[in-house]
Amino acid sequence: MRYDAEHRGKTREKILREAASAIRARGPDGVGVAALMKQAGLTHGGFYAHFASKDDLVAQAIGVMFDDVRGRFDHETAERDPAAALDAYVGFYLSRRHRDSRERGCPIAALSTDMARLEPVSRERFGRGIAALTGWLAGALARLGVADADAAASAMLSEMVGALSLSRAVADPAQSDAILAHAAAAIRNRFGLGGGA
Amino acid sequence: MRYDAEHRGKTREKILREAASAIRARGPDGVGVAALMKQAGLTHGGFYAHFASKDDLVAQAIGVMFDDVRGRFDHETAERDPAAALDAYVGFYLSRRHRDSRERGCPIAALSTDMARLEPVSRERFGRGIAALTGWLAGALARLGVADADAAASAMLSEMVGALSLSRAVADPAQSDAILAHAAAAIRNRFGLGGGA
DNA sequence: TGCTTTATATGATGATCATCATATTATCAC
DNA sequence: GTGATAATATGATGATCATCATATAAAGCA
Repeated sequence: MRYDAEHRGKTREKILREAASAIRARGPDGVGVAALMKQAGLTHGGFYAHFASKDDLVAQAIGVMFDDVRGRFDHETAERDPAAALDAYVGFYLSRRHRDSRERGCPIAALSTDMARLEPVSRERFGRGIAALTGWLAGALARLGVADADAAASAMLSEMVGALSLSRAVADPAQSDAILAHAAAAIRNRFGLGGGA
Repeated sequence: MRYDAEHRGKTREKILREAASAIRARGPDGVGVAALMKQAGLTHGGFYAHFASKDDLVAQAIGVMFDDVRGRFDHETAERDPAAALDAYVGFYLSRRHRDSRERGCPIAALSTDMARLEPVSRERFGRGIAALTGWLAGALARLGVADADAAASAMLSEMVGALSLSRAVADPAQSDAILAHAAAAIRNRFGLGGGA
């Protein structure tokens, strides 16, 4: 059936967006092609008209996820001075809301341990995404006057990613909340954010 | 065939140890019962004489992994003063050697994002393991004179786990090394370890 | 109106998965 | 040495998986 010229592209977008959500929620292994296509309102056979393989889909979906990361960073930091921007981003990142919405949240915290088992093409995309976010954080830290902002940003990102991952891993809600709160307090205290000491 | 009384227990141990390695290396979804039993020198059918289900195996294997964590912590910190003990543990945790041996390394960094999708029984075990390691780190920090040692230990563990996970996720070796080095330097600098400033 | 094109659907393939019923056989007790 | 016992093996079940060959049908074009 010959649809208008954009139809194919729109379908592709829809599959990719569903994949970006499903992969973050259930992991690359937890997402089947058939279930994904059904979620997108299609049947499973048409998948290979859009993607060369499931690995290809995963790699491209990771790209989509990091587009969201950029959008979120800009949204939290736009029109704020460096201290307020960092404070807002840390607050967002280490919030219960972020913890409880894996399918829309940061792919770094959602997929870090899965990445080690994925194809190089996906891992390279992931590495570029990490480098980009580190760079934006480093820019804010540099404007704050932090020495060696690149190194500080890398360590800060590790801390935020680790805390969010651990908060999602444990079963006890109180323990989970505490992990987030301790990391947020440590970061704010270190850089004098949010009126902290 | 009726073996001596310990045979069943030994076989069980062997399956569990293989599982603890394979799950850390390939993830819970990446380990099949048949392949695991073959690795242990057995056939797949006998599995259910030892474990109620694969979920049961995973939960018990997580327990085995955390026994290793305790052993490693003791090994690194025994007979050292608090600063040297912490420095040694941070050095071990954020080493390339640790990064490159997922199957024997810390389960927290190997499985954190997988845990969010596992059964509650496994997540509870994981949470207890995290709490235990946090407690040991807090003890060392308290002896160092760090205020609010529990909170500091929790944030420090998040940072180490995040850095190790990210170092394994990226494809570029230089980027991977830098992630480890930045986190190690940040922690050592913060607590005055290893002759750092 | 009818032909061509092509996006999607149908259905099949072979692999792998967890699980379990049943068969085998090695060792211990006698 | 013989028989009972229990640990492991064999083989099957049904589900799900990625992948692909082929069929269908809708929309633009003539």
